[in-house]
Amino acid sequence: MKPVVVWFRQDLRMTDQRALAAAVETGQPVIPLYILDDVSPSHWRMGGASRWWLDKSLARLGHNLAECGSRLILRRGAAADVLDQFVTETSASAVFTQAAFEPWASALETDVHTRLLGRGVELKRKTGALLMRPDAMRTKTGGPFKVYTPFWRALRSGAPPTSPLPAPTSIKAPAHWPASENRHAWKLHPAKPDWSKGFDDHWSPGEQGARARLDTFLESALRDYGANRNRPDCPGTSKLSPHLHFGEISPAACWHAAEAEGQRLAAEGRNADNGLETFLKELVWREFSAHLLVHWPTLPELPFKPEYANFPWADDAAGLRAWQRGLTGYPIVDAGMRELWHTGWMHNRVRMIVASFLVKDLLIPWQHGEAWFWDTLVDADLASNAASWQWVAGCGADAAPYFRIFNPSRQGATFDPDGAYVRRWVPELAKLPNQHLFEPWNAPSLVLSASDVTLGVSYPLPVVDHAIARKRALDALNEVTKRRQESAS
DNA sequence: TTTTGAGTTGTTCGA
DNA sequence: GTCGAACAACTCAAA
Repeated sequence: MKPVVVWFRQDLRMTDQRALAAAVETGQPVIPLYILDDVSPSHWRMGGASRWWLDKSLARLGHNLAECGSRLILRRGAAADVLDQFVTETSASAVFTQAAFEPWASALETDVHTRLLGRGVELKRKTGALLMRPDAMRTKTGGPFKVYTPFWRALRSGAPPTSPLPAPTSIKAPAHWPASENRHAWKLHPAKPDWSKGFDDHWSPGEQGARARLDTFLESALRDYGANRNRPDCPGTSKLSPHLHFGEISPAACWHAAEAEGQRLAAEGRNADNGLETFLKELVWREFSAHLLVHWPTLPELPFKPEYANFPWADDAAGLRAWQRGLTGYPIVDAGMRELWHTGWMHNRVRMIVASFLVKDLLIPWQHGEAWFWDTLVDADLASNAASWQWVAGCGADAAPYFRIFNPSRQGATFDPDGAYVRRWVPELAKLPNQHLFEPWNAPSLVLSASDVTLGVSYPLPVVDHAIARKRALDALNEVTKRRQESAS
């Protein structure tokens, strides 16, 4: 009997995996395949932190498949070529995959579909990476959404996401297993320097780790999610983003589990509606970003609002470097950038603060921040990353108003009130009292010396004066407004 | 077709 | 110290 291939991509799970389920359902032998594609043109090559995650996640998936009597075959190369050759090699009669929605991924699917069809083999695309097909969401006039809230309302008032499928209990093996490459030979870990050393302490990539994370979050943090998710000093967020990005858990599974926990809490008389709705909204932000990227494929490269095309950005290599290394002299910014470097992740509130600082205080193009996040985040996601950077920069869909410029000192004091977050990631300031922790340059010299801080030596002086930088940014943004008005009239 | 209400995440200033 | 208003106008989505 001819086998079928399951082409795994950003769906590295067994539960609620519709491509795998459909393949098992054929009754034919199933060959699971993952292709590392670093050669196909015009797609964003996976970043360093993501590759670290991928390595662990593939190991876990291979292990889970083995428990069902199956294997994960690894190949490398241009995905369309590899698949073409693989189908011939295995005499497969069909290829199943879960649809992806990045522009390059959709184009690749079309290419693969055409080429396989030439051999009489069908590519069967299943859904499941998102709650809804991003191209299926339409306003009542038939267009794509450009504002989040109507998108959320439309999704929330529609049918709930389909219930998750169980994992298959056994998977029919082929008579002969095709050869697999060795994962270790792919060298997915960063080298020179290996900055992934600390990642192991923070993450458990793979399906089991994802489910454990979800359960822990629902149990301990769902109820107060609305307020606590803004506190980088508390474990108030779900930290599911990398698991979701790699498809180790489906958004539908998260949605249904959260609703079930909400009902359970309500039955105990502990209302969790606020936390639940906020969490579901965050899942839907992920959908909204995918929706934008499907309809505006240049979102990762070009401003959504065209009048920003000639924004007077600064060419500031030294500023960019200080930002990347967490040496800007603004403690909350530096704490965030160092958390990112050490753990491959940054708290969402702090992402906004550091992004606002790069774009508005330093006037550095948002694409530089986007590129750095792409390389260093374990949850790097093309749609979310692009949409979020554009939102902060003011040039995105439903963008932040131009006058919304984060004050890093104020944000630090508000959302890290005890300074625990800053002290953890910027230990050279640990002895500073709270009142000076977010503005060390304003601390009296006696306080500084008593705290073993020498500004410009043990910790940098601020790279810019926020008050001046703020005025500069407002002026530049006013220019954009003026230009738009001129072109409109 | 026109109208209406509304829009994730903030800061500063002055009373 | 606290609080409300101002910071612009624009465009989207739906009635």
